[in-house]
Amino acid sequence: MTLLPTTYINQIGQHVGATVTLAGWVYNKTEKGKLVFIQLRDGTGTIQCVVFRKNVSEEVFAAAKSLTQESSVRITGGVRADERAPSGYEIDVTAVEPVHVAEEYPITPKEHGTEFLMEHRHLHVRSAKQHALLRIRAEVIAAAEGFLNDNDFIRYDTPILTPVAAEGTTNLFATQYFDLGTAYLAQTGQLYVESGMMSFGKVYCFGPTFRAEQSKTRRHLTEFWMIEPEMAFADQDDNMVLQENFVSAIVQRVLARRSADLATLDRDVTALANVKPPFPRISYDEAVERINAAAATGTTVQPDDKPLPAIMWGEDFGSPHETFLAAQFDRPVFVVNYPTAVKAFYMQPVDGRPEVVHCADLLAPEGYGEIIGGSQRIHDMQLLEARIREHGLNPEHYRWYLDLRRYGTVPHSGFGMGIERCTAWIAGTHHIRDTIAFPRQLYRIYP
RNA sequence: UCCCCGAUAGCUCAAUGGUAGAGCACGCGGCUGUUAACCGCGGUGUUCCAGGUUCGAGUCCUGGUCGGGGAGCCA
Repeated sequence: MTLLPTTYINQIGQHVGATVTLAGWVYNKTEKGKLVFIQLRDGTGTIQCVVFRKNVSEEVFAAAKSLTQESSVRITGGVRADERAPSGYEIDVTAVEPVHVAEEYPITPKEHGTEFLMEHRHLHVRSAKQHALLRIRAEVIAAAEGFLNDNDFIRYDTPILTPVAAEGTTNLFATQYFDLGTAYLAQTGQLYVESGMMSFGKVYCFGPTFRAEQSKTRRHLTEFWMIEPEMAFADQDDNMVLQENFVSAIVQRVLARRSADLATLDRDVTALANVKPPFPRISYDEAVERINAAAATGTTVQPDDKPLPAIMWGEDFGSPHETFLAAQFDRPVFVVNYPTAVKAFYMQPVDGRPEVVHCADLLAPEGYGEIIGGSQRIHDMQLLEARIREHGLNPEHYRWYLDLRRYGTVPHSGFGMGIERCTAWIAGTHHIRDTIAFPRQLYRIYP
């Protein structure tokens, strides 16, 4: 006994002339007199199933007619190639076994608003474009982990419940942890992953991270997934070489394996084909000069063509600045050596220029913003402890972190890549919320 | 937190301060090639909530709720 189908829709081309049993859901149905057309979806694809009244019993024909949108069903029939079918193949149905005739389905093939779709997100994920996006997301993750595993990185997972704010910058979600006081949901695994780096040399963590910022933009989620490699005996140049190889490998694997999904999304893949090492590198100093030169001539920035604001050296970039900078290159661009004052406490200062640190943000093209932030970490214990104090942080909270510098410290570097931003860029989707099954946003926690 | 915008049928949206509407979805009927099918027939509402102005409010005013877009922050 088995309930499994004899094949899946994405394999249907190998079964032309044979009889198969498929199991799936009714994506759409239309009746035309003595014909019923069923678009059947099984998760791997969609195929047209044709029920001819004359070829089946009255019971089978009635069963076919009874199916509503998203009803679950097992369908048996012969596979044939037919130019009139959307996928080129169709099933000449001989048997229909409804598993469940669905109630009236709220999401129709017509247009819907964002709020309605987000309220029905648990059903929305069945739709073709969401399906393609989530499959690309899965491929991005598989490619990222595959690249790191192939390069001898060990997955080293870090805690989500943490006793203090790791970087002491953003707002965190707090929860009560038994009798031990307040715990916080991790905003990054970086500090912990550094301990694994000292153990294994090359490690990465991958998991959800949480930011309690009241961000309301198409680039932000309060819960998002980040992959954070960390490498011993590596300076910031080594770090950037790793990043450009990493990102290029992800993009090229998605292009190779998910072209059908990219086509479903109408993604222009010509821009992605350029994503190969090396990526351009510009310094923060040069970026400021470029921004101010452009701002002086009244340059405007997509998407709303507002004027590019000028910037003072020492200020962090705003979103329009990043969009402007990224638009000048045909692949992601590193902006390196930001002012020390605007970056986290653990970043290694540049020799002879203590006002800037060894770090880089990787800006994706087409307005998708920063997809990677990375740096060389301070490996000297005295300097690190001084920085912790300068930032108003309690060194006692970082005792274990300082220990890493006490016992065999080495120069090391690492970065974090946001899975959703990377996926949004590669898939070319407007809003980051579509790249995760259940987006958590300022005004959304359901479903 | 700040700025802008919105809320009317299950959905997407109309409606000079004067009878609450359409398309889709859904139901029934028709059609042997539909691709968001088409044709005919069918019913539908706390106009987000609470006040106010007015002979009369979906429409104007005040406050609130919920949501969307952006800023800042960042992945």
